[in-house]
Amino acid sequence: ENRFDRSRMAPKTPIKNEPVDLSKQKGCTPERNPITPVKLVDRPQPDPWTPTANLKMLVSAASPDMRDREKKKELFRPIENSEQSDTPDALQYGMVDDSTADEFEKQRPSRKQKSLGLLCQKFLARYPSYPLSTEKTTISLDEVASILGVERRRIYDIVNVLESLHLVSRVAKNQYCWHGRHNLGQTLKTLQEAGELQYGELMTFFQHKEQDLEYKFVERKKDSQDRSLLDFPEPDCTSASANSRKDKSLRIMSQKFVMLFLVSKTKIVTLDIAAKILIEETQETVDYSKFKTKVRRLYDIANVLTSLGLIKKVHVTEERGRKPAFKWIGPVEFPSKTDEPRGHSPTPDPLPGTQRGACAPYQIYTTGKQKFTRHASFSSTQPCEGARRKVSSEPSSPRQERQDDYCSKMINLAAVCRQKIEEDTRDPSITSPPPLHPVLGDSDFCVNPLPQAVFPVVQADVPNLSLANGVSGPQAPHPSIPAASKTENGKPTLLPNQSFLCFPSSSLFMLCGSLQENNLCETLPTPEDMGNRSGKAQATVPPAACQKRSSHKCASPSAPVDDEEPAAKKQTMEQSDVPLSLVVPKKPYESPVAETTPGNGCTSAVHLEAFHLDFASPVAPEAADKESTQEQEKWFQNKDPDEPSPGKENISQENAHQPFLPQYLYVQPTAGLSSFNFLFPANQAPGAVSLAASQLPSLSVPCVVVPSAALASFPLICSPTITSPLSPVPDGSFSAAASMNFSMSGLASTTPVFIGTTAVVTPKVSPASAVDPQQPAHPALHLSPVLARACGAVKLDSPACMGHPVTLLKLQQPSSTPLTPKSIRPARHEAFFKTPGSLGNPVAWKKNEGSQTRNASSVQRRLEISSTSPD
DNA sequence: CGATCCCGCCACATT
DNA sequence: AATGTGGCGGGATCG
Repeated sequence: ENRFDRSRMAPKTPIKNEPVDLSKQKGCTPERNPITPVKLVDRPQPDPWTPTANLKMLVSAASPDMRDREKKKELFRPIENSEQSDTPDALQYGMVDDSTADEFEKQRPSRKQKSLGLLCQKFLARYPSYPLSTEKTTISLDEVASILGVERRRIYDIVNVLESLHLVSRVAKNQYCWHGRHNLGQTLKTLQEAGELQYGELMTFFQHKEQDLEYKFVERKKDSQDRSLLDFPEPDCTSASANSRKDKSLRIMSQKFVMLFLVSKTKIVTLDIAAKILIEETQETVDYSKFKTKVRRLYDIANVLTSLGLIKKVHVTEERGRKPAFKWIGPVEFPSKTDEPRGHSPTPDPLPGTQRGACAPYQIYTTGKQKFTRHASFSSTQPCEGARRKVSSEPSSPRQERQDDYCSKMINLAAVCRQKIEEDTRDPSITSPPPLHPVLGDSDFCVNPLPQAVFPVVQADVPNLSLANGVSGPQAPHPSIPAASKTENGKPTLLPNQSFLCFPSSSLFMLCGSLQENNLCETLPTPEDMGNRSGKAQATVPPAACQKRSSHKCASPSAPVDDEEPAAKKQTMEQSDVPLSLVVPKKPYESPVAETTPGNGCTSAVHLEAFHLDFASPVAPEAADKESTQEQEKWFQNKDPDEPSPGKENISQENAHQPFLPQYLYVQPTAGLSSFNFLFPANQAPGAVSLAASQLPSLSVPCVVVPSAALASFPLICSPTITSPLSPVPDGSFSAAASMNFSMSGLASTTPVFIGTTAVVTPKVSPASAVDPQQPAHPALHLSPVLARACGAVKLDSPACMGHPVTLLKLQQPSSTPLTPKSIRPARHEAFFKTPGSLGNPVAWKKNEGSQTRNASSVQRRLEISSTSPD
C-alpha cells in the first residue's frame, strides 16, 4: 500500500503521497497485476531493503497510520519490488529532505493532490475524449486504480459519475467500457428533458439564489424515491441488467445533479439547493446529517464533473453570505447553443452536430422519451406519478402521498425561492447570471433557431390547428396535444367556443374561452408589440386566430407575462422568440360556458392525456414580502397536504359564482426546448378541453400556463376554477386543492405545473388601465422584477428565473382575495400565488376565503378590461 | 470556523 | 465465503 511514498513525505498524514506521481513516471508499472487484491499497491515498493525503505520504515514508524497500513499489507513484498526503479530516488530524496521532497510535485502532496478531481483528470487523460467509434476501450478498474495509485474505491466514485453520463459503461466485473464523449450531448439532452420534467419548476424558483432553508425540509416523502435515472440504452451497452442493484445513488445523484444545471436558467446550482432537491427520498425528517451527507456526495460528483469540464465552482453570494455553487460550463446542447462564452471547459462541446441540429424543441421530446429507459423502479415512480396524479380521480391513492411530498417539496422550494428571488441578488461574484434581460437576451437558452420566422406562419396555421382538435395546434410538438381534442362528453372539442391562438414561435397557444364580447383579439405575438405593449398587441393580432372563434378579444398586452419575455428578449435578441400572449376573455360567450360550467362554474376541463396536474403547489411568487414567505414556508411545512386549502374552497365557490372566467393561455416563448406551454381558458366548460381523454385523470384546468421550455420550466398555473367536472376533487383531498400534477404525457417538457388555485397573480390592478396600462413593456414576469410587479404579474423570477417568468396569473378567481400571506395560514396557500406586488399590496392578499368577493381578481380584471372592459 | 472532501469501514451484491 | 460495489460519515485539511 502505501508505497513508501508517503513515507517520504511528511511523517504524518499529510502526504500520502501520491502514488500517482510515481505511477506516471513509471508509466504504470505493469507488474502488478491488475488484480484486485491489492489495494494500493501498485507499484512495488522500492526495495524494502533499500535505504529508502528503511527510511520509510522509520517514517512509518513515526506515523502510526502508516505503520498500520503497512502492516496490513505486509510490509514488503519482495516480490514485486522489482520495480525499484520506479520508486526512485525521488522518493528517497524526498524522504530525506522530507520537506521538499522530490523534484516533481511531490512536494506537498497535499490533500489537493489527492483530490478526486485531480484523480479524475488523470483518469480521463488516459482515454480519448472521442475515441474512434469502432474500438472500444475497456477499462480495468484494478488496473487503473493501481496505475493511478489509488484505491479502487476512488475509482468507483469516478466511474459512477462517468457512467451516469454515459461516458463509460460497465461491462463486467471490474470492467468498464470507455465511450468517450460522443454521446455526451445526447445524454445531456436527455437529462435536460428529464430534468425539466422533474425539476423544472423547482429550479425555476431556486435558480439563483435561494435562501437556504433550514435544513428542514418539509418534504415528506414517502414512498419510493423517484429516481429518475435514465438509463440510456446505449448502443452497445445497454445496461439492462445492470440496474438491478439498488440504485446506485451516486449515479442517480449525478444525473439529477446534472439535470438541475440543465434545467436551471442561470446554470448555477448551489450545493445546498441541490442537496435539498436531491434528498427526495424518504425522509421526512430532514436530518441535518442527511443533508450533510448529500452535500458530501455532491462534492464528489462535482469534482468529477469539474474534471470533465462541465461545471466549475463559483460562489453565490447572497445576503446571508456566500454559498458554494457550481456553474455549468458545458454545452448547453440541444438548442444548438453551446455554451457560454466562457468556455472554460477544456472540453469541446461534444455535441454532435446532428443532434443539435435536430433539436428542434419539440422533437426533443419525442426522442427524449424514447430514450429514456427507466428502471423498473423508476418507472413506477416519477414519471408515472406525474401521470398518475390524476387529480381528481383518486383521492387517496397511495400516490397521493407522493404528491404530497412532491407538493410539499415544491412548496418548500418555492418558499425558498421566493426568498431568494426577492431580490435578485446577484452576486457580482457570480459570473454568470445575468439578470433578466441580459440573460434573456442571451441566446443562451433561447433558441433561436426556431422561431421567428415561424411565427407568422403559425398563425396561419393556427386556425387549423386550433380548434379542430382542440388543442392540437401544433401538434407536432406535443404528442399529447393532439389527443386532446376530445372530450369526454363527446364534445368534440376543446373549447367550442374558444378560440385559440398559437404562437408558433414559441409554441404557444392561446385559448380563449368564451369571450364575451365579441371580440377577442388574439393577440399576438409579436414580441415587439408586446414589448411595447401597450398598445396592445391587439392590433397585431393575427387574423387567423381570430378566425377561429368569432369573437375574441385580445388581451394580450395585459398579460404581463407575455410581455416580459418577449420584450426582453426582443430587445436583446430578437430572434428569440418569445411570444407571449394572453388573452383574456371575459365572459363566456356563449352558452358553452354557461352550459358547461354549470355547477362548477367553470371549469374547463382539460384532459390531457398525459397531463396531470398538480395543484398544489403554489408557487410562490415572490411575494413582496419575504416575511411572508417564510411564514408560508412554514406553513407549508406544517400544513397538510390534505388540508383543504382555503384557496381551493374559494375557488370553487368563486367559480360557482362566476361563470365566466378568464381564459388564457400562455405559451412559452422559448422556442426551444422544451416545452410547450399552454394556457387554457379558464372558463371552459368542463370538459371542454380534453386532451386525450384517456382514462387518465383528466384535469380540468381553467387556465394553465406553462412555461416554456427553454428553460425552464415553469410551473403552470391554473386557475382556480379547477374543478373539473371530471374529477371532482374533493376538497379534502389535498390534491385537489393542493396540487395537481400535470404532467405531460411523457414528455412534455415542462412538466411541472403549478396550479394555483387561487392563484393569483394579479397584477396590480389598475383598473382603469387594465391591461397594460402603464407599462407595457414590462414584462411582467420575469424581466424586471419591478416591472413585473408593476404589472401585477407575479414573477417568480429571480434573477435566476429570469428567464422565465413565472407568473401566475390568477385567473379566475375573482375574488382574489387578497390574502395576506402572513396573516393567515389558510391564506397562505394562496399567498403563494399571489404576488403581493401584483396586487398592489401584498397585504391585500388576504385570504378571503369565502369572503372573497367575486370580484374578479385584478388580473382578471385586467384582462377583462382589456378585452371587454367590463370594468 | 465553515467549506471541502479524503479515507476507508462496512453492508450489500455478485460470483 | 470471497470478492466486487458503493453508501456513508468521521474527521482531517483547506481557505
